[in-house]
Amino acid sequence: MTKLDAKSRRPGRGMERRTTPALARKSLVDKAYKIIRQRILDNVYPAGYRALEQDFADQLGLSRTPVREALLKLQAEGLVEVIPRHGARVLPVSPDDMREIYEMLTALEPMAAELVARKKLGPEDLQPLIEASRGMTAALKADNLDAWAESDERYHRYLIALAGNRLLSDTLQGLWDRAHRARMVTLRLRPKPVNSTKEHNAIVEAIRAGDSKKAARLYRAHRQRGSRELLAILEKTRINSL
Amino acid sequence: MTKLDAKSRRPGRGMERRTTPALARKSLVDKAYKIIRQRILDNVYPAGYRALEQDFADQLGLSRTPVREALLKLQAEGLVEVIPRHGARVLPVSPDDMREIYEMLTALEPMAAELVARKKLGPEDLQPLIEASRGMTAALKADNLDAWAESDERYHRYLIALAGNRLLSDTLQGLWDRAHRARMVTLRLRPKPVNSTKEHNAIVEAIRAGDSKKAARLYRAHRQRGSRELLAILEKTRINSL
DNA sequence: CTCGAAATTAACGTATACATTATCGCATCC
DNA sequence: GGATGCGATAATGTATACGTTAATTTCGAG
Repeated sequence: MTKLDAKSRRPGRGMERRTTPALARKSLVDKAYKIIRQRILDNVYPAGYRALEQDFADQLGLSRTPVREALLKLQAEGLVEVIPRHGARVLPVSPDDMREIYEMLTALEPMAAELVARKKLGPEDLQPLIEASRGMTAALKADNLDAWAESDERYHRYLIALAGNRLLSDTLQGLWDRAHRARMVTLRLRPKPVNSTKEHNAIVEAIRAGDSKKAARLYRAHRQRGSRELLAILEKTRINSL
Repeated sequence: MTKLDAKSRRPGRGMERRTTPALARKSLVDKAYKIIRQRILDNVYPAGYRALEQDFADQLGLSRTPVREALLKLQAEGLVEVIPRHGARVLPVSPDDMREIYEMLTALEPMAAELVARKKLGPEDLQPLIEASRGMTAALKADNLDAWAESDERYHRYLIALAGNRLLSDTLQGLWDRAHRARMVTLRLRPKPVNSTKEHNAIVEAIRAGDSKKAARLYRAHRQRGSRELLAILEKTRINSL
């Protein structure tokens, strides 16, 4: 008989970025995927940027095949749109898209917080979360918005990783990626994230106390407030695509 | 060199297709995708089924290229796993996978119900939902489990379509697909879905009344009960892969 | 007979070739 | 002047070719 491979789970989508950024490339598809994705997130390819498969291939020094597969993957993640005979286009994020994304986040992140709280983790597991939280407070005090955003992302990534649900955390990471540019832009268009920082602290506290209902409730309120704020800014500034 | 052009809408010609028309598609990738996906859902390719890219290509009378792309898409959706040099394998759904999926559903479906209720839709929009609900009641009375499951699926598809959030409904549909086989198997291993049917009715009622909080609460309770039941059955019957 | 290294095989990842088809320029027609 | 149909062009979708490398088999040593 054969070995019924019991635990041969391969990473689905999303979690591969944890390793060394540029070195651990084993497939050209992956190389193309990572580079293009990073360029989108860094706004090197801004929203609306459009290029043909061949153009991307030339830029990366590859043939069309791996580039094409990478673009399809990015399309599945909602970062680009492949339009036959018009190339691939970096998808702008409209206010309506942001609404949809934030509705998803409003449902999923409280669930993540709830699951983490329910696990009654010890301080050693919660340490990174606490540190990220402190990082936000420190960055706020130092008036360093970029550092604040960085800590915010770190906080978020730790939290969803602790939920013990790979599907959930991959989904959430994808949503964050899509909203990344919008967050960066609005970061300086809104009041200093004092409330946000406080709320993060309160959520960590609820998690540490193992109060899953409270953690979920706080997170939901947090996300809803953030959502309202963001959408209001997009509305006010008449930004209709990011 | 490509430019960032702003001209993506063309007057006069065919309109944008946001959705994939059911059948009139001529891409071989799409053909491969649909056929393979359907065979997985119908258990023609049961969990664990494994075949090489070339095998699928031969079965469908295509070359490897479109088949490969289709398999990658199915992998992104979590239906198959592509293992280099071992072909693509229909992913079994473990109890742990079901837990992850149901945790997602528990977060997302109440949100969908809440959004629908908030829209205060008129009877004409809610009609399909009401009919699906009646279909469940009727099927239950006729002791026809397959018809019941069909109405159940219809109910959910309508509900998520009404939420006005494409991202949410696509995500939910993907989750339902992944859990499809497990639902079919456990359908006959559990008590008749009397409670489930009642709960669906109550949810429609809350939606009709425009009580979004209640709709969300009822749905969450509904999903949690269903989840507990399903997982208990998987545990009890020692089913560890579907 | 068992183990392990080298040779062999085969599947994949990538590149390239080819056929199809939408698009765009351009000449024509009103 | 503006619309319209036609053909050249270009980009894609698909097929095929090819090199790499993991899996498997072979074969010899202990």
